[in-house]
Amino acid sequence: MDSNITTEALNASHLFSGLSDDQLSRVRKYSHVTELDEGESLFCQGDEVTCFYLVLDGKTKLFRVSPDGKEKVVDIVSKGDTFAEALMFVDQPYYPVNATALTPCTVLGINSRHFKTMLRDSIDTCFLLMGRMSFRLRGLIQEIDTLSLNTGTVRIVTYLLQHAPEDSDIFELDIAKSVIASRLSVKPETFSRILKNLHEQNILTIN
Amino acid sequence: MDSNITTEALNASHLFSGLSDDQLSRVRKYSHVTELDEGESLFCQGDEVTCFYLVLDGKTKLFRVSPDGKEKVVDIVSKGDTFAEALMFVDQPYYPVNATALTPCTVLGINSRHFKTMLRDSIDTCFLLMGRMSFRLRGLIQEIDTLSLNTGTVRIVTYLLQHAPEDSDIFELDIAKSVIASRLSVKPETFSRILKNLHEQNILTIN
DNA sequence: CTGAAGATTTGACATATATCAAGAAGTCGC
DNA sequence: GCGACTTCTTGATATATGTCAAATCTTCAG
Repeated sequence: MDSNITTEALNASHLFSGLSDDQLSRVRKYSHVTELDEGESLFCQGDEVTCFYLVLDGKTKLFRVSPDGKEKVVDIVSKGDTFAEALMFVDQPYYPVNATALTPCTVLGINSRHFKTMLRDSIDTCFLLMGRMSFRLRGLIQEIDTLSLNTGTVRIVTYLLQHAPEDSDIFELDIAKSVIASRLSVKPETFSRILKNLHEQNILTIN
Repeated sequence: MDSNITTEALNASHLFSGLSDDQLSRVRKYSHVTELDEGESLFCQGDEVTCFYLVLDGKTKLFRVSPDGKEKVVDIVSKGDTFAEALMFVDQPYYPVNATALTPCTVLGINSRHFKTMLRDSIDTCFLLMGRMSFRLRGLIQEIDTLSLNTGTVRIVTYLLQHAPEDSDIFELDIAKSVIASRLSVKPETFSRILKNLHEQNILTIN
């Protein structure tokens, strides 16, 4: 059962599409499924890296905590996303973020060391992985310039548009507002007020 | 002459250290040296990607321009740095930033397509490249959280400390202040004021 | 259904930083 | 060394966003 789910998920994930059956079974061998309750932590900032992860179900937030306790959500990952895979190539492998489940969550942890060894035999997967990292790099650059050149309002509108289903401008908030606020680097109060403004200017409707 | 400089630079750069002599000469074959005057542009945001670059001498700024003309310096690269190498793996390869020389500048442009082809025969170089991307990813995450969790003052102090020579707290500003300000996402006026504050509190001295 | 705990909203206020405008200082060609 | 040009600094003011506190609105266990 478990193994079927894993196989299916691996097949569905772009990153593993270049692997042979043999390699896939090696991946399965060195991976394990973890179930997380809502609010449960998967790893913490500073923990030694052992695995990278593929989300099988649910949502998890990746966030940093500053020395004075402030929290900043860096990303929200959901079904089909992989994360922490870039850390395989870092010399001092410590997770740079915390990972905590936002909903009950199932993740597949794939042993970094074994996967890295296996990568040596799959240049195609290397290329896929580099594609992924490259994509993330571009996203982060985009984010930095959004943070420095745009106001909170623009960030929020952009986020809503990006997360609305195709051809629709209805967006269902399935994540706590405070989490989205942090993701967009605004305080919950400000997030609330901006939404109110947009509503008052008839730019959006709230249910 | 030119060829010697190139060879030397390639050897010095970590990224190319895993290549065989044969591969190195292939890299040389598909690369070319470009000289830039101060203020001259190497490529623009939106240009089609043909090359990635190794800085042989001088400093170049990488920056984004927002629709309303505001400029944000994303990075300042100097001798020994490579940039735009991650774009090799993007499907729609357009430079996401502008590159303009801050000083007279010599760069080596390496043809992305050819290099990518060559990468298929050098898993070691793939690993080095992944290491580099991974490092950059971590840097960008760090930057995002600095932007959202810290004040301008903290960013400036951090920058100064990071750029001071080892074991010394003297920092020579060899770049226009306005450029550093943009790099740190503060306005030049604010940069000036923060420096003044730090000085008045005897935290730093200005020559 | 009720009440307690948490999340969100609202209000009043503080603060960092941007903006606009003007002055000072440094740089460079001649 | 002098004007012209750029860059940097300073001042006055505006604005977005943060902070703190209280008031609502949810959610959900019992």
